[in-house]
Amino acid sequence: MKCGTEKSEDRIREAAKRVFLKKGFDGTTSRDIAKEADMNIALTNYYFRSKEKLFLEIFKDVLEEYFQSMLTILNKDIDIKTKISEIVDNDFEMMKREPDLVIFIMNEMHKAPQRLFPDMSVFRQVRETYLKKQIEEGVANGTVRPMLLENILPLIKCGVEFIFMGKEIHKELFMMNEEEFAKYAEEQKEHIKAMVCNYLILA
Amino acid sequence: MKCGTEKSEDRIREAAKRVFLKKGFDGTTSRDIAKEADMNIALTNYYFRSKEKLFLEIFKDVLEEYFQSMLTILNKDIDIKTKISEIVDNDFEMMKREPDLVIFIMNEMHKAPQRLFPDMSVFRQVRETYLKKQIEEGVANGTVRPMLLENILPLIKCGVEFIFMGKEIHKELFMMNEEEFAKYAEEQKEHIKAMVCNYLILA
DNA sequence: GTATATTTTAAATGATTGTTTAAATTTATC
DNA sequence: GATAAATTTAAACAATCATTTAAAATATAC
Repeated sequence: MKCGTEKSEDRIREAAKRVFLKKGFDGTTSRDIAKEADMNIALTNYYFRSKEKLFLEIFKDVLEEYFQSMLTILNKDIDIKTKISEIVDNDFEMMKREPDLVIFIMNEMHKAPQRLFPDMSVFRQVRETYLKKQIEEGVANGTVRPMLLENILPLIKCGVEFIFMGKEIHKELFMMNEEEFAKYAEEQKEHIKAMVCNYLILA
Repeated sequence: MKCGTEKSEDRIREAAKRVFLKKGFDGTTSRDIAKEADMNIALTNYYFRSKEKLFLEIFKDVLEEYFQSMLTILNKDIDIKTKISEIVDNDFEMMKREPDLVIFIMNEMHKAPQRLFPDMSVFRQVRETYLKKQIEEGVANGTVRPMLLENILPLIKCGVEFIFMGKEIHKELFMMNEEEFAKYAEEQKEHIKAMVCNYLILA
């Protein structure tokens, strides 16, 4: 009844995630997924009804993965400066671990935002984070520049994510090989921390 | 011999650019392009030999378009602070005028960097810009934080390009409609100018 | 104005797409 | 261990893909 079932379903899901992340929805064929999972082509539709349905499931997971670890940090009871540093570090590690994730999310949402459902509770969680309260208190007592969470968060995240999303361009543009880029990215990470803190914290 | 020729070829090129920018290489079919240009499907291959060749031509143009207006500013004889402001403004206008351009470039280079030729003279032009000299002089006399062009340029560009590339995510995440996002982006633009100048210029 | 070269067309090419079918196999239930 | 349910398989489906063909239409050359 359900012995190897979850295994097969999960194998397809994991294979599909790998392929979708690398090639995008349009660049991925059902046969690519079946081959990556080393399973029969018909099983994709047996378990997930269609390529589109499978993609939507995976996209939801990927979007949660993108926000989840950041959320934990945003809610930690540490000072803002440390928090910014941890967010940047976390972003950095994520981009190294999953280099396709952010460009994948942005590209798919850019091409077809309407199909990727708005019932994401993660979005609400990000809006109602403890960092928001910290910022509001900081602004009130004059230690933080008067800004909203939605202005601050992208400033923290854009630096690291931008250079990794555009990794190939930056490598080409500034004539770096793989290890030179790695060193460069580390430098850039520290600049971002310092720059954002400089701007945000009115000490 | 060559009456309506250039017209047809250019019509296809322009149509292809629109479709490729919107749907990406994988998401675009030869029929999409023919339909957009309102021409027979066979003409794409008659003028450009293949979808791939047509794409490569257009990608080269798009990459130049991305760097060209910035290059002009980088070489202007104005002080660094003004220059940063103009780069950010220029980026901002580009993202409004061509919202698909940057995410298109990054996504295509991310998926298949090797096929997109390294003979881009624009890259060299960016590396050898007048701003580089300005920075070196500023660093030497202590008015500019000790950094290289390759560290500074992404800091200037990431802010605006990031929020526009992730426009749909930001709209969803912070519950903004189109006009709220426009206002938000303007705010963000000014924050970026101030933040980068604050960090870079050691007055 | 005829001959030649170029451009455009409709139709077809074979390969690949997502998806379905129905039979074969494995697993669970009694 | 027989029966039923769930899973896996090979094969096929129609649709669409990029590309090619060869004829028709148009422009150019003399």
